[in-house]
Amino acid sequence: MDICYERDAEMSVDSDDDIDWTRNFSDNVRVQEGIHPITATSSLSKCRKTLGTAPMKAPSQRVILHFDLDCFYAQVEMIRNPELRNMPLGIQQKNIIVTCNYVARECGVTKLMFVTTAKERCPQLVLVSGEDLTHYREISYKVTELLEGYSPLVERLGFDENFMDVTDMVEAKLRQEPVPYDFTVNGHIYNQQSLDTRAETHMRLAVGSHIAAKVRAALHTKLGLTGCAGVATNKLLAKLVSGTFKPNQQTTVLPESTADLMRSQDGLRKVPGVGHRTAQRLQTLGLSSVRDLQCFPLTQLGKEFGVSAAHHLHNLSLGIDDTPVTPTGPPQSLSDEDSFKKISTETEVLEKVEELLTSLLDRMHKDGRQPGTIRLTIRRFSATNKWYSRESRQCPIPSNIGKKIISGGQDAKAPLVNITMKLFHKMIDRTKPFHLTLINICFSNLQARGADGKGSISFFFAPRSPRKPADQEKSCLEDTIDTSFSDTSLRGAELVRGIEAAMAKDKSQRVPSVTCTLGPESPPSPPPGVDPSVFQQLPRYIQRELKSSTPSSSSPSPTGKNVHSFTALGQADQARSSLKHPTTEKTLECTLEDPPTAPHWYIGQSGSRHTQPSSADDEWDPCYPHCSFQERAEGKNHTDSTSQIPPSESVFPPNIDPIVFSELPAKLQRELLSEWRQQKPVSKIPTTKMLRRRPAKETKSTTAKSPQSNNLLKYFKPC
DNA sequence: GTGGTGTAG
DNA sequence: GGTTCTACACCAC
Repeated sequence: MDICYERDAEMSVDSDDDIDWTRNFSDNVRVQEGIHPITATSSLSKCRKTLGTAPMKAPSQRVILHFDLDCFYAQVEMIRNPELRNMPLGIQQKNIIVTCNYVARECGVTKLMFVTTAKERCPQLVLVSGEDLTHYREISYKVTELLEGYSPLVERLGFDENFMDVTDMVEAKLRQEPVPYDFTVNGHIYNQQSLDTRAETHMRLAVGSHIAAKVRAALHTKLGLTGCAGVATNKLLAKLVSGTFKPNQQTTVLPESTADLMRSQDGLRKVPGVGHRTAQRLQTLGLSSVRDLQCFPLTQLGKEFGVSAAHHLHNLSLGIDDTPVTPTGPPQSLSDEDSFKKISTETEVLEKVEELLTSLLDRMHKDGRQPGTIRLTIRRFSATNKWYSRESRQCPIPSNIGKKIISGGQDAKAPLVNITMKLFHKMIDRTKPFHLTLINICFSNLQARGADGKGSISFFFAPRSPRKPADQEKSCLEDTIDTSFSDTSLRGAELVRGIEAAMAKDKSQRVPSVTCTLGPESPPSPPPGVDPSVFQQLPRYIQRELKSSTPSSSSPSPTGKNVHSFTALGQADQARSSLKHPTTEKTLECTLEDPPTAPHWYIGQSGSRHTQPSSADDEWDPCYPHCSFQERAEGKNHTDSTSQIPPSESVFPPNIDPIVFSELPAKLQRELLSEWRQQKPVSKIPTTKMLRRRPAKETKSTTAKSPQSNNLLKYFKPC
């Protein structure tokens, strides 16, 4: 048996069924490991002492979790073939072991070890090829989606790590039980530091640790995966602390241990954000440890890196990280690559390009979005200076080819091979010898589109959207340009993104209120006319939304009893709340608990729906500032709202309000559904794609809040 | 938008 | 000499 699972049995992870948030936390702990009772300490004085000369910062009130799956690729392979659990297993890509299970690690195999070395150390090592990432990618997104069932603020970091901001969940819990008479941290506390009852941050982190345990338990029961978690007040600390105890354990770092955690890092390279290059540059300044960097004069650091980067680095060394957890959404690019010893003929390049495009087109078709750009990257080996260099060339994909890509099949392959080879010739002079060691093809600028062109949502808006000159869409291959398609319409996905960006902006200006349900809850039954199998696959809060949106369901809460509402509205929200729609006002509910018998607590945004847009909302979409959605919609077509989409067809992304959706014209509903279906199974929150490109300051303000308000109609308004 | 670079797992 | 296969951010242009 894999050691991951053996350790799992020892851990104090609460199962899905045995956390009762209405009782004190110690009742939920079954194993003593890592459970620290309250002791009275002076947190402030200890903090000052621990941090030494480091400038004191007000401790962040955020609660951030970091999840890191144990030897992810190996776990996936062991799930696919359980016999591998007892064997030393290595995942091989070319001549490298990219990861291995813990049985192999006990034999001395490590990550990124050469296969030859690994075989020497562990002759019985079983190797599985991990060059095809399909399965890992699929499971990876399932993990992220599972996490998104708890909080919308989930940020992916590679295939096997996720950040999660659970601040709102923690606050909901503390509103429910403001002063737990007893509380503990689930799992380890970094440095074995004691909890302080008087320190609010301790209390928040303790609650966060129970959420982390809950999520890890769900990962195990639902996906069969184990992993570590870190609990801290920011992403940097959460990530650094999560690996303190491996595998399959979790650690919480309290603010007073920040300096210790940072200084315990084995070199600056261990600090996230300090890569190989930066570490080299720091080394030239004589800085090799975190402590070196902490003590180095900021002005001198600024001379090497510039003021902004110097501040950033200095903050990192102190464990300060204000970056928000930014929901990742679907990938912004899809790429496929292969490395090799040597490719030096055009025929070989052509074969490799065809091979890469074949798999990439398949992925692109499954993704459903249409790529607007193709990029070819090569790694060239220069014999003269014995150095590898990466180069790339990219160009737009003509619309007719793009449409072929999403329509499936391999029709697009030939013209794309043609384009790719043109890009290749931009970099490589075929009259001279060349030596390539890598080829990468990347589709980017991905645009979701309606199921068909004529019925696309762009139908509503085409006459009013700004026209794009045909020559802006020229490709490097003039003969493949599709001039018959004028790309002037507002694409459906852009509409959705625009709406969601506007939602995010609106939400960022709102103070959430919290509703806590204290009693046990049964899983909602599907509303009349809804396919139970489809209904059961929906996230619980969407199930509730669907239930509550049907006329037969009039209960204000899932249970209809034991509901305690906490209205924490700010003035702006109070003002908005007076504008609420009298009959449809609701609180969007997000639950931590999954089992039917468990108690629930919900995080919602009372007052966020059916309100009149504020003046600030009028600037909602930087991409389409000239015209509102309503103007476009009304100007083109307002189909009757009586023929609605049957509920059984309504599979909404988690950030779409079913009630609002139901109020849209049927045609618009179908368009949106078509868009969302095309984006499955990677159903994330496209909102952030736009936000992430903004300056960090804006990003923080627009993404820090929970994207749970989904009133589409309010964004259909005049300019 | 393009191309190079750096960072991450 | 770096090592694989992605994916993303940032910056100069």
